[in-house]
Amino acid sequence: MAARDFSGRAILACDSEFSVLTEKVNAETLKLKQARDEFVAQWGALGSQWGINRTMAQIHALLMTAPEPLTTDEVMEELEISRGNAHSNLKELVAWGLLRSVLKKGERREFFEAEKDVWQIFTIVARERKRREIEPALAILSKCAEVSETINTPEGKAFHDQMRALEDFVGFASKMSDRISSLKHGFALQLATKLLG
Amino acid sequence: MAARDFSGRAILACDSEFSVLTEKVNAETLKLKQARDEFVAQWGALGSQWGINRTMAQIHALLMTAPEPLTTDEVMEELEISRGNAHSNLKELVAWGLLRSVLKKGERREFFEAEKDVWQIFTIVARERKRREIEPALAILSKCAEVSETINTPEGKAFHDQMRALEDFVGFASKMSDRISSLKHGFALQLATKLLG
DNA sequence: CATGATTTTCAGTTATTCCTGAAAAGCTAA
DNA sequence: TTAGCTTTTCAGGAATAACTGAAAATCATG
Repeated sequence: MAARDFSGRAILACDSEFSVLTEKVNAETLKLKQARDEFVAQWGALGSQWGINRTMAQIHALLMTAPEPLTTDEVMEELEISRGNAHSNLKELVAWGLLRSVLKKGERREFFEAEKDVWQIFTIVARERKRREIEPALAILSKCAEVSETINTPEGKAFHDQMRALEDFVGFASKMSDRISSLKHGFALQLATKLLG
Repeated sequence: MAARDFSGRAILACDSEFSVLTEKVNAETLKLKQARDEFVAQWGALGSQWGINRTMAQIHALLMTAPEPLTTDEVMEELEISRGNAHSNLKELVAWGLLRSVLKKGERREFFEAEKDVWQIFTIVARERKRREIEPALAILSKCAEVSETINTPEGKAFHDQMRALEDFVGFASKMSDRISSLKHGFALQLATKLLG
């Protein structure tokens, strides 16, 4: 009886302490889960403004804040999306360079992990935007500037000048983008701070 | 007779020269029209990539290369779009600050003219993108960083650190955007060239 | 005020983009 | 080779964004 009492009390005490700890950890885990879900949802909504689709932004947010690489099925479950959707957006993110595919030994499934370094993320997004926004614009402007080179009416000259001005500016922006991206994070920050601080 | 012959020949010669000139001017005018149409069409297609709609980009392109301000009806006719479409996109462009509405005396209709200075266009677009892309992101990141401040699990700390890192970077980008936009064109270019040339 | 010119609104349609779910293809290990 | 697991594809459906056309509102002028 005494033993049982002792044992019982000891166990109870232990349970109790354990329980307090567990509750605390659970409360924090819950809080984290909520914060993370909020981040994923909001980041997804933002994606629309950025011209990338909601799911892609959500997956990126999810993996950027995941302690471990995730499988396609885990992403599907977490975001409640279809396999096809998860698959195509994961591949797209890998194509951008924002995710890497990871293979674990003894595992047949593919895992995905996100690039988490902000400067890396920035340079990747800058590169992609340059490719999709700046370069096509430059091509159009160059062509229009060229074909209007020889037009001698005042309107023609004005048009040509406008095209050249835009071409020069966009070309300049393109070069700047490259140069900045090629810097190391620390150096870029230092440079910018010195310049504009 | 001689007089008539002379007169006739003179007139003919004059007609002929005039005709040659006219043809040349017409040919150039046509070439310009084609170049401009190409620009408008291509710029519109690019608009999609930029997250602004096709029509808005086309109207902007049209007015950026227009020698004179245009009315809503002229825009409708040139782009073959409906009144409602022309109207809402013109207003949107005015709201951005990329177009100004102009009133001509003796005219009841509203005319629109585009901002043509490339540096002005850049700062306007930068300001708008900051408002629509950077500021909402910053709000989300700040909130997520704050609510995760007190979570003591390793995962919680990692999440918090990631949020802070993103917040710092985006906040920094926001400041940079402001500073650069506030520079005069010439100075910005000079600065950039010195830095990275 | 009445008239005609112009701008604004918006319900309904069309176009575009995104997502689902299931089937097909690809892989690996027995 | 086959059985079972995983990835990939894609036709069709759902959601969103953009556009039209016409009616309503606004405004200047006689």
